[in-house]
Amino acid sequence: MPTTCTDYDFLQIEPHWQKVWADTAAFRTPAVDAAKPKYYVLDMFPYPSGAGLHLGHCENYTITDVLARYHRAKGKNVLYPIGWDAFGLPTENYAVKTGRHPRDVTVENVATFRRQLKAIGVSYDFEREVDTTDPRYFRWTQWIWLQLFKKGLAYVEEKPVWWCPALGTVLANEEVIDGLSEVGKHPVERRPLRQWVLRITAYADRLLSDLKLVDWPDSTKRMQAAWIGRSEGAELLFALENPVLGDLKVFTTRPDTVFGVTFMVIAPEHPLADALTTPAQREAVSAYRKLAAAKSDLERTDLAKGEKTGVWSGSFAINPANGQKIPVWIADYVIMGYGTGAIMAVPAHDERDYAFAQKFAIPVIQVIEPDHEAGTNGTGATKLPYTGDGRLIHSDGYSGLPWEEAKAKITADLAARGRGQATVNFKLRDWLFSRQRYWGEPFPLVWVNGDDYAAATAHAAAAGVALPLPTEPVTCVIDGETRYALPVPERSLPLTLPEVKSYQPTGTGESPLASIPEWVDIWYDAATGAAVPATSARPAAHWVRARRETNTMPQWAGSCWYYLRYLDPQNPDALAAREALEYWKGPDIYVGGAEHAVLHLLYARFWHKVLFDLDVVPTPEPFTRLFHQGIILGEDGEKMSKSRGNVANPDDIIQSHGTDTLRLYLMFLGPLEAMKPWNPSGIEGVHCFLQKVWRECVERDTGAPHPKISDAADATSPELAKLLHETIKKVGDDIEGLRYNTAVSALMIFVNAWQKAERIARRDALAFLQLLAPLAPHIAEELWTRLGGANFSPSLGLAPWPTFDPAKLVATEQKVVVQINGKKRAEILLPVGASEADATVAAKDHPDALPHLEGKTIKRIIYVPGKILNIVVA
RNA sequence: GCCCGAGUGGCGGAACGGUAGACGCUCCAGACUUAAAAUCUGUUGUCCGUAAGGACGUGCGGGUUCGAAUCCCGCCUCGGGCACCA
Repeated sequence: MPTTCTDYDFLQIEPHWQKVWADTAAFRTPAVDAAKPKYYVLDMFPYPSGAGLHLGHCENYTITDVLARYHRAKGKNVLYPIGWDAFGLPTENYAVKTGRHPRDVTVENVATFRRQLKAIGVSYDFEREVDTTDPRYFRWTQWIWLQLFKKGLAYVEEKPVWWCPALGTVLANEEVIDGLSEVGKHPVERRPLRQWVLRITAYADRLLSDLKLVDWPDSTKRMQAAWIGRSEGAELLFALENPVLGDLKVFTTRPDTVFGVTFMVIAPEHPLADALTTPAQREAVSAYRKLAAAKSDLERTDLAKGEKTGVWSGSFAINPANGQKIPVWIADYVIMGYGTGAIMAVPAHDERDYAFAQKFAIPVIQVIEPDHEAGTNGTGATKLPYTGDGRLIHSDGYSGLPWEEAKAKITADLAARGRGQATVNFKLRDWLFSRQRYWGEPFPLVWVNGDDYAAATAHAAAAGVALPLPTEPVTCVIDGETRYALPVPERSLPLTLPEVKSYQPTGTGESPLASIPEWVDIWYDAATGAAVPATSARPAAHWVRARRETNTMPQWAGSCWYYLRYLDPQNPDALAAREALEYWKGPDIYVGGAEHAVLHLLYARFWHKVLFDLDVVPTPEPFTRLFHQGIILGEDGEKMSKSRGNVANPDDIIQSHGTDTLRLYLMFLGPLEAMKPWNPSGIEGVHCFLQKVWRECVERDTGAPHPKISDAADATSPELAKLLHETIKKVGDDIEGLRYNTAVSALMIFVNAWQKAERIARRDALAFLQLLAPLAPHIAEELWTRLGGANFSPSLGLAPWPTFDPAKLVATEQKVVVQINGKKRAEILLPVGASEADATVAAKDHPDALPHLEGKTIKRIIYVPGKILNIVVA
C-alpha cells in the first residue's frame, strides 16, 4: 500500500516503506541455493562510537546498498550484512571516565547506529548482525587464536610500549602526542612489557605473492607490497678485530659494493654493542644509547629532523672482501628490528651512509661507475652518493663487471669461503597482539609451572581431551620463574570477561583484569577448563595452580574474520558451516576507507591464510575485489571535525530533505573514490529532481497516477523509447563500474526528456522507477505502487531489472564532426556505414568547411566512421 | 627526504587518444503571480566583433600524433601516506 500524501512528503513516505521492508523481512538473505548465483556485498563494519553515523558512513553504505539492490533485481542471491566492531579504546576510556560498564555503553551506541542505518534505508539483513563483543562471537575469535597458538604462530616476548608514569597506564600510539600523553599532557617513556606476538612474518612471502590473485586498486596493492617489503640481498660476516667477539653479521642489498665499505654501523640495542665498546668510548656510548632508547622508531626515522647522530664504539671489523680494517659505529638510524641490526656502510652509494660519513668525516670510496651520462655531474666525475646501476671499479678481481653480475659473484665467492650467503629479507615485522586493557577478548589460556604443565596435559590426554598444544611449549618468565602457556580446551570456550569494580588502570601496566585475584589466581582443571579461586580448597588432585593471562586481544582480532561469521552467524558448532562457506565463499566486493589499506587488510589476509591452511575456509584470499570510497570533506574543503565546526549531520538532512535525497546527492557529488567537499546548495538540485519525478508520476491534488501515463503500448515516442534504452544500459553499466555520479546524470537526462514528452507508456515509467530504485528506494517504491507496478511484481526490489534492446540503440544516421587540420569546422549528418568518399564529399560541400579548403591541397584524410573526418590540407 | 594521488568555467564535476565543459549548482533575463515561493523558458569559459564569425582555452614548459584534458619527458602547486629498511 502506498501512503496517502498528494505531494512528495518524504517524512511520511520513507518511514512507511522502511516499516514495510522490516515487517515483510524484505531483505532476509535467501537460503543457500546452488542453482542461483550469489552476490556477497561487504562493508567495513563500523566502530559504534558515541557520536553516531557521519556522512562518510552514509556514503560507504549507500554505495554498497545500491549494489545489493541492483544485484537482487538482477536475480542474484544477495548477502548484505552489517555488524559492530565494538571492542576498543574509546568505549573503555568512556567507561573509565563514567564508571559505566563498557557493555552497556556499547549496547546503547549500537542501538543508535542501528536506528540511523534503518533511517537511511540501507537494505541490510539485520538478522545476521554480528557483534565482536558478544561471547557467542568472540568464542570463535578465541578459537582461531588457539589454532594460531597450536600452529606455533603465537609467542611471548618483552616489547617496548608507551608507558605514562603519571597516569600509571600503557598508552596507544595515538594517545601519545609529541612525547606527552594526550590526556593530561604528562611525559611518557618506552617500557618493555610481556606481550603476545603473532608470527605474521612466516606468511610474508605468500602475503606478497598472492596479491596477484586479487582485484584491488593498484595503489593499495603497492602499499601492501611496500609494507611487506621483500628485498633480496646477502648476509655477510665481518670478522671483528677482537677474535673473542666472533663475527658481525650484516644484511645488505648491495653486496656488489662491498669494496666501498668504509665503516660499519650497529643499532644501539645490538647485543654486541656493549662488548664492542672500548673503555675510552664507554662514557660516550652509554650516553648515546640512553638517548636513543628514549626515542620511538618513528622519531628515529623522522627525516624532517635530518641530522644523523652516532658514536664510534672504539672497535674495528675486517672486510671479508679485501681484509681492510674498518671502524664500527653505533647509530640509531640502524634499527634492530630490520635485517640483522647491523650494516656495512658504503657512503659512496647510499644516501644515509653518505650523510653520516660527511658529518663524521669518514672516507668515501666509489666502487660503481655509471655506464652512461646520467650519474655524472657534467665534468665526467660521478656525483656522489650514486645509487644507480653501473660497473664496478676499485674492486679487486671484480672491476669492470656489471653490478648485477657482481652481486651474484661476490655473494657466491664469499659464501664459498663461509663469509656470507644470499638471503631474502622482509620489512614486515611480527604482529604485537596484546593490549593491557579490559575491553577486549581474553586470551584463552592459563600460565602454570613446568611440572603442572606436564601433569595437566597428561591428565587432559588421559581424559580424551585434545588440547590445542604447540609442538614446543610457549614459555615466559614471571617473577623469576618459568611459566608454561596452557591453552583452555576448545569445548570450554568462550572464556568471558569477569566483572570488575573499576576500569581504572592498575598502575602496574597490567590490564584491569589483574585486579581481580579470584579470577586471575585459580585452581584449574585442564581437561574441562573449569576454575575456582586459589583461595578455596583444591577441588581434586588433578587440578593445578594457575594464573590467567591478563592481557586482552587488540581490536584487530574481531575484525580479522567477521566476514566469515556473516555466512552463518548463529552457528554454535563452528565459525560457519562448511556448506555456507562453500556457497558464499567470500565477499564479491569489499567497500571501505583507504585508511585500512595496510593493517586491517593485511591482518585479515594473514588469518584467512592460516584458516585456509587448516582447511577451514575454501579460498586462499578473503577479499577478491576491493573498493575505497573517498572522504567527504566539510563545506570549507577541510576534514569534517567538531573542532572546525564544519560537520554536517545526516539526521538533520534526513529531516530536511529526506534520505533518498541524501543518498542520491552523496552518489552524485563526484566520483565515489574521490575526496570531495560537502556542498549544501547542491543538495537542493537533487531534491528538485526527485520532486520532478514525483510530479511526472502523480497528479497534483488527487495523488492519482499522472494522466500523461498511458496503457497504450505505443504511448512512448520512438525518441523517448530510444533514450530509455540508452538509460537502462548506461545506469546498469555505471552501477557495475561504480560510476554512480554519471548514472544519476543519465537518470536526470531521461526525466528532462520525459517532462517534455506528451505521453509515456506505463511500463516505461515503471522501468525508469526500477532504475531509480537502488539509489532512491523509498520514492521508487511509493511511485511503483501508485502506478500499479504490483501487477508486474509484488515487490519493486524483486522485479527483474529492465533489459535494453540493443536494436533500439542503433541509429540510422550519425553525426560526424568535420575537422580541418584538427580543428572542428562543421558537423555533417551521414547514414550509418557511410564510406570515406561519401563523407569527404559531404564535408567539402559544407558551407562552414568550404572557406577553409579553398585554394588548399588535401594532403591526407582521416576518417573515423560515426565520429570524425579530419582533412589535412597544406 | 621517499611513496601514492590530484590539478578542467564562479562551484561540484563530464569527456573509449576523436565536437572540451554532459549533468547539477550559482548568476542573469523572461513567463506565470497583486506579490513572493514553487514551476517553466532562455542565458552563463575568456577575448575580438553590431552580427556572421574568428582567436584563445583543461597548473607551467617541451615532445609524440592527422588529432592530446587524456600518452611521454621536465617543472610548479595542492592533498594523502610513511617504519632513514641497509
